[in-house]
Amino acid sequence: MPTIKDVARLANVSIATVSYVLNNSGPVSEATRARVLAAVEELGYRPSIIARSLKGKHTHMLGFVLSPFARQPQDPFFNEFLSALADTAAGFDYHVAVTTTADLSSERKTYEDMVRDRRVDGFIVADTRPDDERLAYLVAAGFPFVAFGRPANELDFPYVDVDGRTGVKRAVQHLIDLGHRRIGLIELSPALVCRMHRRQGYEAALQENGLPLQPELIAVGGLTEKDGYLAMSGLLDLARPPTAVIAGNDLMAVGAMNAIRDRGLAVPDDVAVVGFDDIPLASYVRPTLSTLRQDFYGIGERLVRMLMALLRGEGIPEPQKILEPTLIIRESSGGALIKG
Amino acid sequence: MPTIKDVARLANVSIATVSYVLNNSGPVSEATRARVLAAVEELGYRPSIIARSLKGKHTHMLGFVLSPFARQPQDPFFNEFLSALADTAAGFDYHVAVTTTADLSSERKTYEDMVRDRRVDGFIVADTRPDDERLAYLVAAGFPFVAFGRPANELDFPYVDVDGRTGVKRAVQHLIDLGHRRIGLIELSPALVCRMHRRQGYEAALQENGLPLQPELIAVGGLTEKDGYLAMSGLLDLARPPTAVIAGNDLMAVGAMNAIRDRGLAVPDDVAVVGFDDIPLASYVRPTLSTLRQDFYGIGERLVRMLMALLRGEGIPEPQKILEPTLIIRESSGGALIKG
DNA sequence: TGGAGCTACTTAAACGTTTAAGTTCCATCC
DNA sequence: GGATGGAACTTAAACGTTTAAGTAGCTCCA
Repeated sequence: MPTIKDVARLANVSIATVSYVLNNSGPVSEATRARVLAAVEELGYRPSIIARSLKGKHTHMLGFVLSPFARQPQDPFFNEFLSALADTAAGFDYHVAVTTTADLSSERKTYEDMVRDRRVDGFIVADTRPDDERLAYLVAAGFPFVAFGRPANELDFPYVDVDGRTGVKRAVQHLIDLGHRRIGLIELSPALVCRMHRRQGYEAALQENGLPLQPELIAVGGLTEKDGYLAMSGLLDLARPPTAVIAGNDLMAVGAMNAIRDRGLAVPDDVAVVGFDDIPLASYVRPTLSTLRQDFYGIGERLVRMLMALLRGEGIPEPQKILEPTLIIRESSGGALIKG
Repeated sequence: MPTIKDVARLANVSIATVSYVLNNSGPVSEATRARVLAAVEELGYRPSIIARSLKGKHTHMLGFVLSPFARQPQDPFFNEFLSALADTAAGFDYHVAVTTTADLSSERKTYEDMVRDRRVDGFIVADTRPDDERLAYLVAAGFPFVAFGRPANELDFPYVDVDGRTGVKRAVQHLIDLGHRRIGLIELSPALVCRMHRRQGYEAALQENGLPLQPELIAVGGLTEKDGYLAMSGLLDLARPPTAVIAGNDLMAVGAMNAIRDRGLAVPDDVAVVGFDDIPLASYVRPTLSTLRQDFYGIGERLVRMLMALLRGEGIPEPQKILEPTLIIRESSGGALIKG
C-alpha cells in the first residue's frame, strides 16, 4: 500500500504539497498539480482514512443500533430502511456501522461505548420511545444524531416522522364510509411513541362521525404476528365483536386475519382489516392487505441527508419533518369491492 | 476526551507504561498497575481505536456488502443474518460496516474501495455466484474473508454452506411418500451457486424412486414472490400440471400458492407446495408453508467466528462447513394431514 | 568487586495524514 | 533599489497510540 510519502517522492515534492493537491487546500502550480496527480495514478495511491480520522476527528462512519425490538427478525421494516441508510451514506463517502444490543438495559451503554470510542460521527435512531434513554443520553452528550420518530417529551433534535394520526384517521374514515360502525383497534406496543398518535387518529375519526368510543374495542397489541393473532382473538370473544379492525402494523394485521380465518370467519366479509406500513408481505397475503404505506426508503434517505447537514454544520432545511402515509386500498378492507 | 497522556500524567508514569498496563504487554509492578487503573477509572479514559488502528493496521470493522440481489427488500434472509453478524462481532469487540452497491457492475469496485481504503479487516460475502467476481478479487488480493455459500469453481476459502442437495432430495422424497408422481421444481435464479445443488437433489430423488425426469416440470424461477407466481402459472398451463411443487425459496413458494389459489385450485389438495428457507412468513401464511429450514442466525454466527480466527491467524477448525437443512412439515405439503 | 541478568520502568520513533509556520523566489511599487 | 507582498513551495509539529530500544537500580554470583 503506497503512502503519501511514496507519492511525494515520485512527484519530487514534499508530502504537504501532495496533501494540498489532494484536498485543494493550498496554492499549487498547475505543473506540480499534474505531476502529483500522475504519481497518485501511477501508484494507485489512496489516502488512509484512518490517518485522516486521527487528524481530522471524524470517522466517516454513521451508527445504527438495532433496538431489541427491531431485532425481532419478523420486522421487515429494517431491511428497506438500512438499505436506504447505506445507499445514501455512500453518496457522501460515509459508511454505516450496525450494532446490536442484547436487551434494553444494555442499550444505553452501547451508545455510550460508540460515542466514547469515537466509532461514529453521528447516529440514526429509529422508533422513538416514551422516556427514551437513547435520546436523553445523546442530547445530553451533545452528540449528533437524527431520529425516525418524534420525541414524547420536549427534547429538541432533528427527526422525520410519519403522521400516524392523520393516517389512522383516514383509515377509520375509509371503514366508516364502507358502512362499519364497530371498528376495533389493535394497538402497537406502548413502548413506541407512535402508538399515541395513531390512537388519537382513531378517536378523532370516531368523534367526527358521531360514533361512541368503546374502550373494549381497543386491544393491547404489540409488534408481532402472534401479538395480532392474540389481540384479534380477544376482540372476537366479545359479545359484540367489531366488524372491522385497524392494526398497528402489517404483521399484526396478518395475525388478525389468521385469527379471523381460524374462527371460520372471512376477511373482509365478516371482519374487514387494515394494517400499517405496507411491507412486502401486505401484497403477498390473501386477501391482500389494505394498509397505510410508510416510505421507509425515502425516510432513511432523508434522515441521512439531515445528519450529513448536521455534521457539516450546515443548517437543516426542515429539521422536524412529518410525512403523510398513504392509504393503500386492497382486498382486506372490502374497499375494492365497492369500487369495482 | 481524555487521552493516554492525561492518564500518564495523573498516574505519574510514562504513556508507555499506561499502554503496557492496558494491553498486558510489559512488566509492570502491582502498585503501578493499580495506580494506572485508578487513573483510567477516574478520567473515564478509553483508548482511541483510530490511533490504535493507525499503529496496529486493523480497524476492528468487518465488511458486509449488500448484493444487488439481497437489496431487494423482500428478501428477509438478510434481517436475521445481519443481526447474527453484528451480535457475534460485538463479542469480539468488532463492528459491522454495511455497504450497498447500485448494480452488479459496480460491485467489484465497492470491494476494491473498501480494501484500498482499509476500511475493514475482513469481509463476509453472502450468496456465492458462478463466476463470482467478488470471490475472485478477494482471493487474488489475499484479503481475509469468509462466505455463505460454496464456490462454483476451485477457489479456496473458508465458507459455510447449506446442503441444498440433501435438503431438496428429502423434500422430494416427502412428496413422493405422500403419493405424488408429478413433482415440479421452481428454480432459484441461475445467478446463485446453490441452485445447482438443489437441482441435483431433485434429480437424485426422482432417480432413486425410478421416476422419470421431465424437463417441462422444471421452471426457471428467480427470487421474488412474483417470480414464483409466474413460474407456477406456467406449470399450471401445462397439459398435465404437477401435483406438487418445490420452490427455491419461501418467497417463491408463497407466490406459487397465490398462483394456485388464483386459478381456483387448493393447496395442498390440488397442488402441494414446499419452500426453502423457513422465513417468518412461512408460518404466517395460510395454509402454513412446509419448508426446509436454514438457520441464518447460526450461520452468521459461525461465519464471524471463522473470520475472527482467520484474522487472528489461528486455524479454523472446520474451514468448509456444510450444514443440513431441516425439513419442516406444515400444511402446504399435505404431510401433516397424513400424520394426523 | 565487578559484571551479568533481571525487573520496572522511560524515551523516542513510528503509523499516515493535515496544517500552521517558515522559506524562497520573483514581480511590483514608490 | 530596497521594501512589500504574494505565489509556491517545504519543514515540522500534531493527532493518540504501540513498541523497540535504552536506562536505572537491584540481586546474585564468581
